[in-house]
Amino acid sequence: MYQENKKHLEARAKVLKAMAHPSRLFIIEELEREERCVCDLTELIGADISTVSKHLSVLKQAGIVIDDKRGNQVFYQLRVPCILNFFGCVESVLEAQAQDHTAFMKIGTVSN
Amino acid sequence: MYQENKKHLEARAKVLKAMAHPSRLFIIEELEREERCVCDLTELIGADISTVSKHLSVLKQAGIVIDDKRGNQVFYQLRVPCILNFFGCVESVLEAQAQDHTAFMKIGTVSN
DNA sequence: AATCTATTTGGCTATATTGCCAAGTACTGA
DNA sequence: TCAGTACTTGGCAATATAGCCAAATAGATT
Repeated sequence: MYQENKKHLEARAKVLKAMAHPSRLFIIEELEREERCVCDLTELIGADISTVSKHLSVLKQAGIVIDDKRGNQVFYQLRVPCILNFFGCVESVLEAQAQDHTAFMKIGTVSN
Repeated sequence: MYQENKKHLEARAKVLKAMAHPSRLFIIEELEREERCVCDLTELIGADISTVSKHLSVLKQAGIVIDDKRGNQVFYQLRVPCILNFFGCVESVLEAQAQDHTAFMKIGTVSN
């Protein structure tokens, strides 16, 4: 049941893991808009350029972005167009959490 | 640009990170079908029950599942219905990778 | 109460991730 | 060729994750 799908589950997990970092999510959102060079992303994120470069490398390894060297600069773009739609469900989870949190606070208010 | 969204990006990343493990993806798929107790999932996955319990705890912390204790057992179910649709895009990434791999092998064949 | 089953938690080790700095590579332009 | 810019890679320390075993908790059964 699990062992049979394991390879596929691992492949999926690898993609999700690559996305599971705030800076990398930011990069994905930014690239959804338009391609960007490393220096642009570095400026936007405000970390060391080596850090951003490594994040991009993670995304590239996972097949989420592709790079294109043009002169001095390396431009990254999304490899699949759907990534952003993808977040609808993540948002649902967050909204459900927010509702619970609100409910929790109300209970807290009532019980005091 | 990044700092303003940081909290939200972190929240999203947390959800993705919770999903980014083969056993946890398996659990999510299984719960999409029907609710399951820890012992069922443990049997299906074939790891120590403490390991599975901790995976479930990660999913619960992330707001992806909820638990319901009935008698001796704890039943877990998905908290939001959309999780599985969610994987369409992950699949696209994997397919794109597969295509590249095929292309690479063809190039290899031609060049030899 | 004693025991059994189901689950969680603590503790441990091995391994992976993150982010910085420093050093290396690659292209550009004087 | 030399210097400057853009980027990547190596190396390191801090931190997080994974999975097992052992121990603790909680409900069920006798």
